[in-house]
This record gives sequence, structure tokens and C-alpha cells, in this order.
Amino acid sequence: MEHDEQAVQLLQRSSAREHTKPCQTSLPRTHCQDCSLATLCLPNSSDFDDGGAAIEIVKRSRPLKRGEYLYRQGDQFNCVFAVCSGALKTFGLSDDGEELITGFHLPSELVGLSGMGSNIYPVSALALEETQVCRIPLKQLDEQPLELPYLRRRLMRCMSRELRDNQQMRLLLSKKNADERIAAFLIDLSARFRSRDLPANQFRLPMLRNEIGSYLGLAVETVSRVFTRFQQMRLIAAEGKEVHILAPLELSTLAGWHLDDSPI
Amino acid sequence: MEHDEQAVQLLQRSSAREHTKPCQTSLPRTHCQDCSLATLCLPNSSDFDDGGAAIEIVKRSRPLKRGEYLYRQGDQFNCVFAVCSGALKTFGLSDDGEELITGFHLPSELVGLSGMGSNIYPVSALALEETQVCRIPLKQLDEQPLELPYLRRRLMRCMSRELRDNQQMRLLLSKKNADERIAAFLIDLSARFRSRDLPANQFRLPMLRNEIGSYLGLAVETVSRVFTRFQQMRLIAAEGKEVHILAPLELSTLAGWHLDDSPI
DNA sequence: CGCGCTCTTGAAACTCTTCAACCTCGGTGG
DNA sequence: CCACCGAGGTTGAAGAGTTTCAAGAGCGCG
Repeated sequence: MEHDEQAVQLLQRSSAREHTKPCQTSLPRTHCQDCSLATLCLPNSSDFDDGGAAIEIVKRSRPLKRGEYLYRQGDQFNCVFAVCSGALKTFGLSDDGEELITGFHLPSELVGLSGMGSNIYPVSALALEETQVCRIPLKQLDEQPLELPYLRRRLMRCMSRELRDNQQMRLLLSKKNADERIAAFLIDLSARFRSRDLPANQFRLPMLRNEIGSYLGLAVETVSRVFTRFQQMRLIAAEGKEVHILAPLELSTLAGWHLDDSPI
Repeated sequence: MEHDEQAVQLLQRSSAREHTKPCQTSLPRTHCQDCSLATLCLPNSSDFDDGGAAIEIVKRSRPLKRGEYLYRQGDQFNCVFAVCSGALKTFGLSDDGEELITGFHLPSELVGLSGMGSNIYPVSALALEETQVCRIPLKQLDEQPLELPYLRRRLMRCMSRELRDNQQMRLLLSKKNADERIAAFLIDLSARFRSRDLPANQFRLPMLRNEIGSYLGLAVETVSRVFTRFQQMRLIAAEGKEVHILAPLELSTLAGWHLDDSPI
């Protein structure tokens, strides 16, 4: 597992007209405009009053292998990342060295926002599978005020969104039992797949059972038991990481989302 | 309990030279410069490159009485608030109508950030005691990009801070037992009092036991039992809401903060 | 092929919640 | 002035849910 600076080695991005020779890693030159996630990663493209400036500073990194770090807890904060493909987890370490997962990040989602206000990343980010990200270099927003109103707003909105998600997770962790937590977790994942126009009721979990447990504040064994119980109840069909949601409505009811389901 | 719009009735702020006649509510005219919390609420005043513009838009509201709402869950997002005096709690409602507390807000701290990216406040904010706030009208940061770099940065930093605090709370809720939660809660409060140059080891809790429980994901009875146990262990002395921390170090150890204690 | 990791399952142990009772205190009204 | 009342707080005992410990099955990979 390499460290951030090596791991995220940036490509030289070719400008629109300029034709550069292929670099060693032979990665595709990319533009946000070409990206299949553009509408998700940069929503409201009508809002593009930066004249393309925002896009110019976003660069795609070389792919991360499974188990590779995007950044580590304590690293100097450089930039925020948008996931292009694959999946990441962010986590910190507890006193006894146990890994405590704070989030999973799928394509079209941003990673690293929590480091924004300070000099360092407060958690580590690691690839759960072959993963590609786009790097949004911000240095310190403090020292170098962004002159890109569009991107700034987008970041603001994402942070606010993450704040609300976090609060909802806190409610989940304080008040919900194991069944409700797993149900909510599956429904949440389902919605995130749907937002990418992927099958919402049939997907592959990018994380292990024990990672689900760490995220939801449950022991692995409990996660496993709940999965088994859900299958007996015909709510889901699961085979390893492959999951079919058989009864989405019942599952949603079980999850019992209440505060604000609507992401606005 | 009144609604936001009535509750937060703004004063006309007098300009520096202009002498206006007292208004009916006879509240003191205030400036950020005069505020005892200025260095906390607006840290790094050397950084004041807005030429005072940021300060101009901040207005102090009339005091809220205990039990009065600052805003309600679902209200349209108008502004962020800085607490001047008193204390607030923010909370949502669960399916069964139970109140779920997401945070306590003491003087010098901001309230309402989680509504920033959307049109509405995702939680309610209510005064735990006589409370005064300063209103920072932002409308929608989206539509009306702030031209106040200093204030914008301050908000950014606060959101990021809140993100990290939230993640730490999630760790607390997933992994810590009742003793550890209460210890962490007291240590956190202690630090927040200290940052205002108030006694860090002797303070009055602005919230009820059941509110502590709601915040920490514990039953009231559990909170009460832990308080009793801590007193038997001579970690604290508590009489109602009045708390003395007798053994700050032991309490910190018990709390076992690990991820990032340093607020940067 | 076997080793290790993941996942599953069972039984015991433990923590926290729930239910119920009681206490204290401050406010209110007789 | 005192009794009453309700809210907040404390304490005990029973019960539920989850963790922990232990063992075994499945599976991929060197």
C-alpha cells in the first residue's frame, strides 16, 4: 500500500486542441464533458457560469488498486476527490488500533471534504476495489480563495449534504436496532445505485461484512445473522456480496427513514 | 413557542456614528467589534480583509426565552446563527415522535449550517435557556454568492469542523459504552467552556439528563446511573445541573478520544 | 492442496433498556 | 402557609438485544 503522494500520481491533462503523446501508464485523457458521471458529479450543468474554468482544474488520477490508499489520516489536505469508478471507504483508527469506518464512497460521490477546513485529512481513504478518482486540487480554501463560483457552490452543497447524512447516521446509531440499521444501509445503497441508473434492486456490495459492521456499529456476526434473517423473511436474496432486494418497500419500512429522506 | 419569523425579530443596527433612538424592545445596539465573543465567533481577526463588510451584515436578534424555537425543521433556510449567550439544542423527530437531539450549541458557536446546502433546515433549533443569537443572513449561498471572502471562509471552516465533530460522534455512538460516552460528553463540554475562558472544571449543564441521553443514544436512567457511578469514583461531583470535574485526566482517559482531538 | 480469510452459526455473557417505584424540588392554589 | 401536583431525577429488578467466544464451512489464491 503506497502513500498518497505516490498513489495519486496525476496525469498531465491534454487541453482540448493540443495532442500530447501517451504517457507511460497509458491512461485515457479525460474531460468532465466526456465523463459518463458528469451530470451527477457536476449537476445542473446549466449552471456552468465558470466558462469551463472549473473543469480545467479537475484531473483524473491513475487507477488505485484494491487496498491502496487515496490518502491517509494525518496527511496534509491537498484536494477533494470525485470517485469515477470503483469504491472507497474512509476510516479512522480507534485507541486499540481497530478500524472504524466513517463512510463508503461510490462513483459520482466526493471524498475528502472533511479535511477541507483544516490542514490535514482527519480520516484515511482506501480503495475497496480497482478505483479511479478525479482530483480537485484546493490546497487550502482558506489561503487560496477559489475563484470558481460554480465549483465552490457545488462543494458547499456537498458538505451540507454530508452534514445531513452524518446526522442521519447518528440517529441510526443512537436509536435503531441491528435489523433497522442493515435495512437502512441496503436501502441507502440501493438509492445510490439508482441515482447512477444502475439496477437498484440487484447489485454487488463493494465491502466486506465486517466493514458493514464497522460502519453500522455492529459486530460481524450480527451483520451475518441479520442477512440470514432477511433472507428467511424473503426480504432479500444474498449470495456473498451479490444482493437482490426482493421486497424494497418492506425493507424501507423496516429502515424507517423519517427525518429527511429527500436529498432536496 | 413562536415560529422563526416572529421569534427572530431583527433589530435595526445603528451605524458607528449615527445615534438612533432606542427601539421598543430596548435591546443594546451591538457590533461584532464590541462583542466579547468576537475573537471566538470571528477568529483570526487579522484576517479581516472584508474591510468590515462581513460584520455589517451580522445582526443581533432579540433574546429567545427558554423553550422558544430559533427555527423549525422544514422551515425555509434563511441564515446561519451565532450564539451570543445562553444555549440551544438542535433536534429532529423520529417516526414515533420522539425528539432526537443532534447537537448542543453554546456561545461563540454557529447553528444552522446543516441547512446551508438545501432550502430548508433539516432539524429544529430550540433555546434551552434565555438565549441571544446573531443572525447571519445568507439566503441561499447558491443563488447569492457571498462576496465576503472572510465570512465565507469562516463558514467553510465551521462546516468542515462540524463534519469532523459529527464523524467523531458517530464513532462514539458505534463503539463506546455508556461510561465512555458520558466521559467524552463532559470532556467536550469542558473544552468548550475553556475556550471561552470560563472555568473548565466547574460549570452548569444547560440541558436535562434526558437530553444528554437523547444526544448520546442512552436512556435517561443510564445517564443518571453513570453520573452516580462517576461520583462514587470521585471523577466528578454533581448536584443537579451543577458539575465539578474532579479528575479531568482520568475522565479524558476514560473518554478515550483518539481520532483527532485537536480542532486544528 | 492447504493455508488463510471471509462468512456463518450456536451458546454464554454482558450491557443497556424497560418498567416501576420513589424521591426531590419548585410552582400553584386553596 | 402549607398541601398538592407535576416534572425531573434516582434507584432497583427483570428482560431484550447485542457482543463475545468458539467452532466449523466455504472459497480463493499461492
